[in-house]
This record gives sequence, structure tokens and C-alpha cells, in this order.
Amino acid sequence: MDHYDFREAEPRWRKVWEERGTFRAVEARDRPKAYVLEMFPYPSGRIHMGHVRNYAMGDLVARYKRARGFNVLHPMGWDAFGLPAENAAMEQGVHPREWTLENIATMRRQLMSMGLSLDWSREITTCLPDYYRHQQKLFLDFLEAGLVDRRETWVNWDPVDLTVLANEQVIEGRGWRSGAPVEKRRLNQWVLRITAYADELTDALAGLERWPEKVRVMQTNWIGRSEGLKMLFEIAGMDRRLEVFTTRHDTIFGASFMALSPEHPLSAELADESPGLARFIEECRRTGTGEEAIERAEKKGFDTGLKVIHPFDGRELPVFVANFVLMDYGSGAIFGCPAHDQRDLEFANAYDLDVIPVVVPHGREPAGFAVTSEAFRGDGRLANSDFLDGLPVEEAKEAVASRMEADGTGKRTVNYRLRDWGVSRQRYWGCPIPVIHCAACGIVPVPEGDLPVRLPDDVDLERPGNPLDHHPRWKHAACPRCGAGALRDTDTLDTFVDSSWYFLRFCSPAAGEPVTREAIDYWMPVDQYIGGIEHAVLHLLYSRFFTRALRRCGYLDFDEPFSGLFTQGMVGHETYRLADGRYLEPKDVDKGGDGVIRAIASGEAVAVGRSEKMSKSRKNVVDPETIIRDFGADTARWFMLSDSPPDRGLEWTDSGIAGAHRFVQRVARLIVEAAGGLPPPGTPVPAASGPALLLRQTVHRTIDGITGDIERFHFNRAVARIHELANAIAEFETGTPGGLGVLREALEALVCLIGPMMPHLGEEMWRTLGHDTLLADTPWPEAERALALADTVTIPVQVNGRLRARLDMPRDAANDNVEAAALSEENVRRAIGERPVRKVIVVPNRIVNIVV
RNA sequence: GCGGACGUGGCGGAACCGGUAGACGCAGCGGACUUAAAAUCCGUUUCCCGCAAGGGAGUAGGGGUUCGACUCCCCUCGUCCGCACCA
Repeated sequence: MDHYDFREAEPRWRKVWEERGTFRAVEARDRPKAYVLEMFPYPSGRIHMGHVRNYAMGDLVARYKRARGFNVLHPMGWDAFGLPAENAAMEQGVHPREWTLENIATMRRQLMSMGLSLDWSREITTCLPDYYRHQQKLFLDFLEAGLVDRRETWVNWDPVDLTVLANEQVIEGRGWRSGAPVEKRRLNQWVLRITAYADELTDALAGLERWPEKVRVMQTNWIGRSEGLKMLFEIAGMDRRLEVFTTRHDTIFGASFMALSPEHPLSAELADESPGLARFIEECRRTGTGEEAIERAEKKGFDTGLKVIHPFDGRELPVFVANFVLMDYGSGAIFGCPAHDQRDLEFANAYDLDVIPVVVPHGREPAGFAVTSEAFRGDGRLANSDFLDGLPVEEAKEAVASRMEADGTGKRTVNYRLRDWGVSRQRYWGCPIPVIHCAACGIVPVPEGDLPVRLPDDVDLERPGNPLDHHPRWKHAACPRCGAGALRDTDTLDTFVDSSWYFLRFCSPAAGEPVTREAIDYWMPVDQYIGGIEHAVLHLLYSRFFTRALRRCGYLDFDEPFSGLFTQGMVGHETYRLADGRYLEPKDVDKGGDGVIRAIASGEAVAVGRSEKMSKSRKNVVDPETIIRDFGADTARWFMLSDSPPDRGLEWTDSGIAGAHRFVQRVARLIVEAAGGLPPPGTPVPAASGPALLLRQTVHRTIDGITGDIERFHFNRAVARIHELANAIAEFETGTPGGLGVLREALEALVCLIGPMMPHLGEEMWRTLGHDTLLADTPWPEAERALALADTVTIPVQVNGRLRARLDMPRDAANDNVEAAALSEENVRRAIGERPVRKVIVVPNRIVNIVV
């Protein structure tokens, strides 16, 4: 019989927390705060196991901080704009808003069933005018501050979703949602000037000590700062110069050609006169940055017939248009130095251009050094390079830069891979851009008093293209400046804008302005942010930029929104496939005891695949609602924390969840069976000796260990320690004097320690132990130092590094005593034999090693 | 190609700063309770030799530093992740 009926107890405790407003966050200037935040979900329909793991971890941290005396802010909201709502609208005939709000209702109910310590009074939903009106205000502020530009740029065009994508949303040449190969188009759109902060965003990463190194590296690489030289080449017979960016100006004497991007303005100009070049450019555009082009990596070019003049030796170098030169980076033109750049070498070999080695590896003679199929990219000394001969690479760079800066043909420059953030999306379900285009006045911001610019409800999503643009009336508006008829901007903002400041809005979710200073000053920055690694660049970089942009607009005065970041691993499950490759759901697979796995329906053999991220297409999804219904929220949460380190993947297993459930019942049984005989709560713990003292030591060591584990995000180790404590309690004989008092201490510690992980069970057991307070209001237990350190230690004794005996010694015994005890062990003496002892190493309380 | 992480029993994993490798859980095996099953409890479980005491091997593979290496260094292999023609 179960000792604990979670079906009855879990909802009951959630009601108590709700009625008492236990988790309502109220600013209290005299108390230290802790802002704990998990990345808010997109309301796709139902929560999945990834959410459960994310929120189980976040809630553990929030409840732990609360128990440690912090004033905790732990809010929840919905990242509610986005394309899936429009797709659902088309497939199911529902309005995107209805679809979204219904999903939110479902997912809110599901999250509530987890028993999270959330302040639901601060809930925000980005698709509601309450939220996006403030976002529109921020956009206008950015516009005024010069942080927004309208530009015609080459954009990534998703031909399936019919919208522009940010660079960050293009993965391997394909749209991050549609998976369709992305095309290049030139389009007028709004960009946020994130590049203005490229340096700051890179440099400040060093100060984010509580961020995973991996994420910092990824952001550094994404921003891609590189220091080099911008140089100008004269074009022979033309009164213009060609600008090139390079980081290898030391190799300038090795230059044997120039190459322009097919998208370079000069390429287009020359193509007007040359049908052959026009055809070549068209060919490049079609293969574009797509993956085929990269895979083949074949270097192709078109000789324009132009020549540039080498700035130092006056040679004439041919100018090509080449498929491997990117318009996006630097100036869209390069000088080719085949001997020291692999791509240039391949190109030179294909078009029979000179390969002039100018950097000779250390220890080699210039005379005997040639480059044929592999470019030399390492360090060395310059050769064949006039005034640079003999210099090491770095000094040669300096010399070239100084000389070119002096005569005005070059300038030291920093280049970034990062592009400005294009935020215009030709979609309906997003935040309208609060701008009016007037034929007479140009671009006119919507006056603040007219905000929000609301999305119209009646919209035709069936028609391909931009829904707001197609709307019969919505875009027509009077120009706020001259009153004449004008047009609203019919694009909406990238949904990543919505998530770039929501954490600020949580501080004062009902305020009449976007954010309020007092609330932000108290709560921000987020002390612990928790979410998936997939946002390592996108969301986290945008949010860091937004915080700086808000600083410039005077809304706040700090730079970094998240002082601590933790990225949790995904939840996976094995996959099951038939011979023909079709996937089967776990419930359609029979894992018979004989080790052979079959499809239940047909009896066919099933191949078991490794654990992969849960997804509908792989049919390896386990629905959290079912699990919570059958096993309870605490069991689900406990399992999410048990099996793997939090930053690694967790494999879902049926036996794992069953084991977690067994442990819930075991804890309940332990406490229910003991509770009747215990001294009342508040009774001082009696002086203990023997087994009772050992139990006390275990209790205090466990408290100490788990506290450290939680602080360091080692939740799986905390779980293991709780198991050990439960085992120690189960083995404890209460018959010894004072035993029951010690048992009470141990059980109370157990309950307090499981509280942040299994909060319903925790409350129920706290009550069972006779308390009429809430566990959620109970302080975290303190480990008594004297007890946490055992008074005897087991010291292994090695002979020549091999374990031969163990000694039980008093803690901090004198080295001489330990050595004597070790040498008198029979097994040790046998191992030493007749050989003389050469050396004895005693590490206090740790080990003895005898060297013979 | 570049950058990063990792490789430990049948499985997930533990081992903190270089000091008892395999904590804890899962699965397995043996037993108790039961008419039976479930649940629960007890024992056992890295491999090899041995009745045992004990001995030998062992943290992907090879080498090195050290009294002592899962941990540090070098090389090789493998897996995963990120970026990818970035001049």
C-alpha cells in the first residue's frame, strides 16, 4: 500500500501556496534579492520534456534561494508571436490569436501542475497589445537614438515562409524553421545597429564568469572580430581605387591577383558591358551561399581584363570576379596571395597564376622553399619582399601598415563577422513596426500617443505574401506630420525582438511605460538564467545588445542582463525503427525478456537507435502530462534531476521514472512509519554517541555536500547524496539513547533537502513530522562544521603505489603515528618483504605510500 | 577545414586541488515474505586466478612527468556540438 497519495496531496499543496500567495514577489529594499529565470516558452501547444527539465532545474534554484533567505523573483510568460500560429491558422482555420491563447491556456495548466514556485501575477504574453505597445515605444526610442536604420541590403530570403531571415536564423544555408535553401535578395528593411556594440559585446564576455565557457566562445566566434588593414589599389587606366580588407598585409609582395565578389558594385558595373561576366554572376547567384557550392568548393572566376597596380612594386595584377569572395565580409574584394592562403592557391592553380612564397618557415632557406598544393599559413620570415625581407610576420605587418597609413593608401581596421540585425519580417503574427511612410515627409514615427499600433483581426492568410500589405484598409493612415494620406509599414518585427527585453518587463509587468527604473534597479540583473544551448548566440546575444541599447536610451545603467547562465542538456529517448526505416512509438514495441525486440503489431524485428532528442518525426516523444498524471509531478521532477549532469543530455527511460516513483514512496514510508514515535518538533537534538553520532555526522555531511552541489549545479550528485542519507536513515537502529531525537533531526533534514526538488512531498512530510508551518517558508538547514567532519578517517596504505591495507585513524593523527601503524600492518609487511624501506610519504588524513 | 567538449562496469553516471576507481541509481542474479503475483526487505554484481586469505589486470589506444595519474603533458583513434570559402 502506498504511504503517500500524490493525486490527492499535490493539488492540495498547490492550492495552499496559491491561497497564501507564497511565491508572490514583492520588492523589499532591505532584503537581498535573487532573480531566477528560465527561458520563457513558445506556446506551441503542449509542454514537452525539455520544458519539464528546464523548469525543474529553475524551480530547484528558486526554492533553494528562497530557503537561503533571498527575496526571489521567479516569473513566467509566453513568447507568443511567431510563424507557427499562422501556419496553424491556414491548416486548421483558426485565428492565430485564438490558437496561441488556447495553447497558452493548456500550457499554463500543465506548468501549474508541476508545482513551480512561480509568481503568476507577473505573467506576460508578448502577442498582447499590453506588451507590444511598449516594444513599439522602445523601437521609436531606438530610432531616435540612431540605433535603427532603414537600408537596402542583401537579405536571406526564405522562399517557403516568404520572409527575411536574420543571419543567425540561417543554418547551413537553410531557413531555421522551414529548412528551405535560403536565397539572396536585395530588400529595404529595418536593421538594429548591433554592430555598434561589436567590441563591447566581445570584450564584456570576459566578465561573465558565471556563463559557460562554451557560450562565450560561440559568441566571440559569432561576432568574429579580426584586426587587419584596409588598403586601396589603383586601377590601371581608371580614376578609381579598389578597397580591400586583409589580415595578412605582410604577404602583400606575394599578391598575384585581385578578386571581387559577384555582388560587388564594380562587378555589376562591368557586367553591363560584358554579357559573359553577367552570365557568370548570374550563375554564382543561383548557387549562392547554398551548401552545394560549399561542398564542391570549386573555385571559379571570370577575368575582367582590368588590372590593379601593386602599391609597392608597381606590378599589374589581373582583376577577377570570383565565386568564393563574400560581399558580406570586409569590402567584398580581396587580393589573392596563393602561397599563403589555401583558397587563393586553388584559384591560382585553376587559372595559372603566379605562386610567390613570401613567408618562409623558420629553419628553412628561401631558396629551397616552394608552395604547390598546400598553402603555408604558419609563422616564419619574409622573403622576396623588398623592404620586408628577413622580418618575422608580425613585424612585417607593422611595417606595411605604417608605410601605407603614412601615404594614405591603407588604414588599420577592425572587421567583424557580425552583421547588423535585420528585423523586418513580411509576416502577420508579430509586433507591427510603428512607422508611417509618407510620400512628402518620408519616414515618420507613429506618435507615442497613438500607440499601440494594433494588429488587425480580420486578415487573409490564405493569400501568399505579406498579409498586412494585402489588408484592404489597415495600412492606410494619415501622415502624423502633414496629414496627407500615407502608408503604414506593413512588416512586423522579428520575434527575437520580443524576447530581447521580456526579462526587464517582468520587473514591473503592469507599468504604463516599458520598464520602471525602481523595479529594475532592485531586481536586475537576472542572477540565474536557465535555458537551452540552442540560444547560445541568437537570443542571448540580442538580449545583451538590447540591454545596452536601453542603457543608451536612459532606461537603465548596467550592461549585462544575465549575470549567471546555465544551459541544460536536452531530453532524449531511444528510437525504434523497422527494417524499412519507419519509426515506431515506444508503445508499439515489445522488449521481450529474450532480448529480441519486436513490433507488437507485426512481430517484425525492431532496431533500437541511440537516444536522440524527442521529436514527433522520430516518434520518441513522451508526453509530460501523462507522466505527471500517472506518477505525479514530484516523480517527474525528481527523475529530470537524477540521472545525468544537468548540462548533459538526459535519456528518458521507463525504468528511470519507475525508480524515481519508488523513491517518493520510500521517503514517505520512512517518515510516516517513524513520525508517531518522534519527540515533538523543536525538541533539542540530544547528545549522541555510537550509531546516533554516526547518523548525525552523515546528516551534516549531507547538508554540507548538497548545499555545494546545488550552488555548482551538480544536481545529480545532490540526488545521489539524498539517496545515501535515506539509506543511512533506513538502517539506523532507534534503540540507542537519544536515538529518536537524532532520527527527528535526520528526517527533518531529509525533508528540507528534498523540498526544492519534490516540493509537494516535502510539504506533506513536513506536516507529517508535526509542523504547522510551510516547508516553503522554512530556512535551509545549516551544516554543523564539527559534525560534518568525521572524527575518524580511513587511510589507505600503498606500497609502491599499490593498495595493501587500510587504517582507521583518528582525524589529524600525527604523521609518525600513522606511519608506524602502516608499517605494522601485516599485509604491508608482507608486501615489503626483505626490501629496505626507502621513503614513506604520509599525506595527512589521505594516504600513506611506502616506497621500497 | 577551424573552434570546443568528451571517451570510466551490462546501462546512466561518481571520484572536489594528483591521493582507496566504480558512490548513487537502473538492469541482472540469489534469497525472505506471499496460496500466488505485485509491492517491500536482505544479499550479490568491473574482469581474471583462488574454497578462502589474497593476488593480478583495469578509466579509448600508445608514450611521458610523479612516491602516486580517470585527473597533468605529448601522439593516435573515436564520438558529439558549434562555425564554416570570414580574406
